[in-house]
Amino acid sequence: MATRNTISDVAKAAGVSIKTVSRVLNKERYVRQATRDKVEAAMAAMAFSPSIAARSLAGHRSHQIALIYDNHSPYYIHAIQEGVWARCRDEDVRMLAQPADVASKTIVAEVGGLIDETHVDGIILSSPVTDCAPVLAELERRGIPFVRISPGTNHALTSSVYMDDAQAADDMTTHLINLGHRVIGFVVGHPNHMASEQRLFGYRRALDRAGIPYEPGLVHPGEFDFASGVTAAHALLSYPRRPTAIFASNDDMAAGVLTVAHAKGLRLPEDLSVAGFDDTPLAQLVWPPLTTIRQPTRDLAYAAASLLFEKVDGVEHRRLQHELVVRGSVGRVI
Amino acid sequence: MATRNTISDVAKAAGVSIKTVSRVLNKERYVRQATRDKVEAAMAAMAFSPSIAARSLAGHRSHQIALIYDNHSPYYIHAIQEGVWARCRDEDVRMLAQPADVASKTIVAEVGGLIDETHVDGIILSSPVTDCAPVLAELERRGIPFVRISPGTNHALTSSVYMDDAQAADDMTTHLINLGHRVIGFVVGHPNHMASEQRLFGYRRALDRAGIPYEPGLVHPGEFDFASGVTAAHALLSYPRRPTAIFASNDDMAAGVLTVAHAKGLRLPEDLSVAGFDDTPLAQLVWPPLTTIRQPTRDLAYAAASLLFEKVDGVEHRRLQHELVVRGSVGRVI
DNA sequence: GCTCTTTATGACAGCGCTGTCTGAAATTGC
DNA sequence: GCAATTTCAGACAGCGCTGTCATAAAGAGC
Repeated sequence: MATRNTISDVAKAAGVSIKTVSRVLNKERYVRQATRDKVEAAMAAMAFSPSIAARSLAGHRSHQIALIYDNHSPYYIHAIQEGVWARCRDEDVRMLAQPADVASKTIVAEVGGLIDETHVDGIILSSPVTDCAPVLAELERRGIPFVRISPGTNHALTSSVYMDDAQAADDMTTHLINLGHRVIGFVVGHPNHMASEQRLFGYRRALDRAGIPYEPGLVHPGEFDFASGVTAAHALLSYPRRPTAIFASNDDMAAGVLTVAHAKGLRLPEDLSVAGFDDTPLAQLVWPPLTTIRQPTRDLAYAAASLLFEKVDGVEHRRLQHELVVRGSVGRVI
Repeated sequence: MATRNTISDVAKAAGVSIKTVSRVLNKERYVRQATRDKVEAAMAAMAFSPSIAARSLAGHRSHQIALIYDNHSPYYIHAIQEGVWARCRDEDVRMLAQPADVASKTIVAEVGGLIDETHVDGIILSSPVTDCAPVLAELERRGIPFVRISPGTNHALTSSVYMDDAQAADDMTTHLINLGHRVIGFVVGHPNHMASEQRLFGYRRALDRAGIPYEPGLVHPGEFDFASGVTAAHALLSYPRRPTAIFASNDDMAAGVLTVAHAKGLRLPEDLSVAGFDDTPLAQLVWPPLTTIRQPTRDLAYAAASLLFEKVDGVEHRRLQHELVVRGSVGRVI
């Protein structure tokens, strides 16, 4: 195993000092183009990659950021990782994907440990860590820049990216109403996620606007997973005023509703319309494919990383657009 | 922003030298228990976490490993990340999750860059990177320890964990045969993955043993994704000798088959049995829930990390057991 | 009691970079 | 044409640890 190449090797090969190599590496000023080219050629020739360890130690940047999440939807996490990753790639920064558990008492220590160990330059928080007050406090105490993806709470001091969950749920509910539905069941999301409330709020707002009275019996709690969709569907479908449509706060729960409907021998969407939320790949893997809200998850993550890198002094809250995706699971009331 | 705590702060607080703190940190010998306790108390009191950067630079360990994958199934990646992560946690080692593209010409440079930049102590490869010869060659050239998860090719020099894909496919095919199926369609997996061949091989072996002639028209290529399942289902269901069962090499493709069957108005499993492979969460999110092969993905990943840490001089190939999971998508031939 | 090992701790260099400072060369102003 | 400025490049310290070596104290053997 050959010893690693260092900037002094590059410097020797290019006939310059190590500091000049460092300047090229960090795209600093005051390097003539010819010198820069020479150095870059030397680096390419020996396939040189600078040690992050040495850079973090010597400088005030580590060229690494962390993405912290605690979300049990693989599709969601995958999209988030993908988006942050793509932006990091552009910036030549490494992304550390870090699962966490908001319910754990040690989460603050873990986040602190992560920062101390890795020297990350910034952090991206995904829901529900976005609303974990102790973590936010710790990050602020340390003065480390961070951006939140789809936070539920407002927070004037740091940037965030988000979509309008309430408006999206309103759009979907309105869509159902426009198709003639008047008895619309709703499956709420996980209580840890602020988006759950927002979506419920949008559902109620659309009902209100249409003059349809809100009926608590048509609203059932859920936890964003398939099983809770199943439970909710059983409850809602045996409710005296049986809904003609069920709007689940995410696709996994909608899939659960679908399964119960199939098991009960209901024809879809003739006997029951089912709407989802998120437009994860799952939406197109079930039958009938889900009418749902496309949440721009990957783009949210990409934008979050952009905000972190732009690191404008000002705080920015960037809203991305959702989209109503019409597929086969929702039909007109007969 | 307070400056970070260092081992000299800990040393000062505990009244020992920095080297002794280092010894405690690395669980080295030759530290009296009383001294060790004192140092650990001091570390806990100031919430000290050692800098990975400094440790990597000074020592010959970085306390980090990388997981390299190029797999487009979020469920699979999620399970793999989870398993490796869990093992790393036990070991106080960080996991760097690194997507890659086996089709890219720069993959070797990227892996090399990863190693040079991060100083990772070892690498875990997931399929299909496991069978990317240039990457394997580069890793060997550098002498960096690595373990492969479900490799398709044998490789005497490095450890791996795997399941018996052929036997699993054989088991499923036999299960179908036992239920009376004689015309069994098969959807092959992505050609990049060696497991695809193995599964096809198992299908053929079971057919052979049962004395059912192999019929190429019943075998359709796929790519491990939903869309290719749809395509394959259309082809197979319009084949003159229409299959009574379709065995797809993974759950995503099986979901595609299910969708086509629903669209054609077939009753499941009365008119058509559908079998999947992997037992991803998706298997239970579709209707009817898939009879499939449980692949112990998370455990494979966990075991891979274990092998890496045990780093016995000898090479070990650890096989984990699959399991036939019977659900509703497969029925007896009527 | 003396050497010989084993155990326990510390001093110090140095890993591969970046930040600061210093100085030389190139460019400008008048 | 000469000082004043701007541009470019190098010397060197030091980031926070670990490895090596030196040294001291405690036990073992005769």
